[in-house]
Amino acid sequence: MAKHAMRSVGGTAWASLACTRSQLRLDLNLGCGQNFRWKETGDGHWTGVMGGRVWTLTQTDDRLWYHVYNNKDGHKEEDNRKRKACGSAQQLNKSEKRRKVNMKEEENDEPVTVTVKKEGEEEMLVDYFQLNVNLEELYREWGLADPHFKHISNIFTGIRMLRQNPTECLFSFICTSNNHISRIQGMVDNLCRSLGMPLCELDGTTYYDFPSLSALADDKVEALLRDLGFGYRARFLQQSAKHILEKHGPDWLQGLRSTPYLQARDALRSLPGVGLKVADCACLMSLDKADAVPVDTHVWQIAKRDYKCAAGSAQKTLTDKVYRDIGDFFRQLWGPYAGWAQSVLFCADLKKFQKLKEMPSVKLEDDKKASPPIKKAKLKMKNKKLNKIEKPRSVCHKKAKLAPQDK
DNA sequence: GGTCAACCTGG
DNA sequence: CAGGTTGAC
Repeated sequence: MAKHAMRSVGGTAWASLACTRSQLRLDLNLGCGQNFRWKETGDGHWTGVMGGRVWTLTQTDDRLWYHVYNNKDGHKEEDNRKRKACGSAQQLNKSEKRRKVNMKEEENDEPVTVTVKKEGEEEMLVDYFQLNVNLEELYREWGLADPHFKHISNIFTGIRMLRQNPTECLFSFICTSNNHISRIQGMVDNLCRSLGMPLCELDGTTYYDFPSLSALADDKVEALLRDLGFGYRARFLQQSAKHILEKHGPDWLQGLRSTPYLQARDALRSLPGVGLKVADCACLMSLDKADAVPVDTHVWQIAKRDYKCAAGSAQKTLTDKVYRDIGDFFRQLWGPYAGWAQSVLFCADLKKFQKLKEMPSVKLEDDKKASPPIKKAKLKMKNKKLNKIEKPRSVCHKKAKLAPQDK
C-alpha cells in the first residue's frame, strides 16, 4: 500500500527548488488557517491537495522539497476536465525565472507512488506560494513603516499568502462563520470526502479533491451537509454554488481575479453566507487582491490593542463601517500588500504559535538599536543589489506540538 | 448607520 | 463562546 513520502526514508522521487525559510515557512503557512487541508504527516512533512494532485512538502534551510503522488487510474480524465473547468492551471507562466531543479528519477514501477509527469509541478508550487513575490523585501518595508510589525516579524518570518483555488477558498471560508479552526478543518474534510473526487490513498487515508461547483449545487446537498453537522452553513454552501452556476457560470469566480478589488468583493457579497469578512478572505487568498484585509474579532482586537486604532473602540460589535475603517487604517499603514502583512500578525496571535515567542531565537536587530549603523546600511545595500537572493538566517523553528487549539 | 438575536455544534 | 451573516428594529 502507498505511504506518505518521507525524505529520510528514501525510495521516493523528490524534486526541490531554491527557497529559504525567510521566504517561506511551511509550518506557519500551512497551519495558520489560510487553508484547512494540509496536515503534518511526518516530521516537518506536510501533505495536502493542490491543483487536483496530492503533494507532500518539506523544507531544508534553503530548499523546498516536493513529491507529487499519482492519482488513481480512472479518475484522471475527470480530474483533468475538472481542473480545466476551474482554470487553476492558468497564469502559471508568470515565472520568468527558472529555478534549478533536482530531479531524482526513480525506475521502480510501484503503482501509486512513482512520479511520472513532472512537467509543470514546480510552476504549480511557485504559483501556489507566489514565490515570485519577494517576501523579505515586503517585510523590510512593513517593518520600516511599523515598529510593532518589525518586532513580531523577527520571529514570524516566511509567512506569505497562498494563491488558492477560488472555489475551495470561498466555500471553505463560508464554513468559518461563528466557528473555530479545529472544527472548520473537520468540516472541510467532510465536505471533500462526501462530495469530492478521490485522488489517492496513503497509509489508509484517502485524499479527495475539493468538490466542484456542480457537486455543491445539487439540491440534496443541504440535507446531506446538515447531517454532517454543518448546521445553518449547509444551506449557504448549496445556495451559493447554485447561485454562481445559475446567475454567472462556472468560470465566474476565476474571472474575478481580473476584477478590481472592491468590485470583486461586492460581487461575492451577493452570495448567501458571504459577508465582508468571508469575501475579503476569498479576495486575498484566491483572487489576487493583496490589499484585502479580512477583519475578524482578533484583527479588531489587534487594531485596538497594538495600534490604538480609534475605529470601533466605541462600538460594541464589528459593524460594516468599523470593518471598513480598520481595513483602511491598515492599508494606509502597510500599503498595497496590507493583506499579506495582516496575515503575519494574525498568525503571531494564534494560540498554537505562542510558543515561538518564548524561544530565545534570533530576535537580534530589534533589540539591538546599538548595532553599528554601517553594518546595517551595508546589509541593506547588499539585499538591494542581489534582489531576490535571500540572506541565510538560521531560525529556530521548533514545531509547536500543541493540541489543535486555536485561540 | 448602529444594535441585537438567531443560527448549528462541540471543545 | 468560537476567525460571521442575516434580518428586524
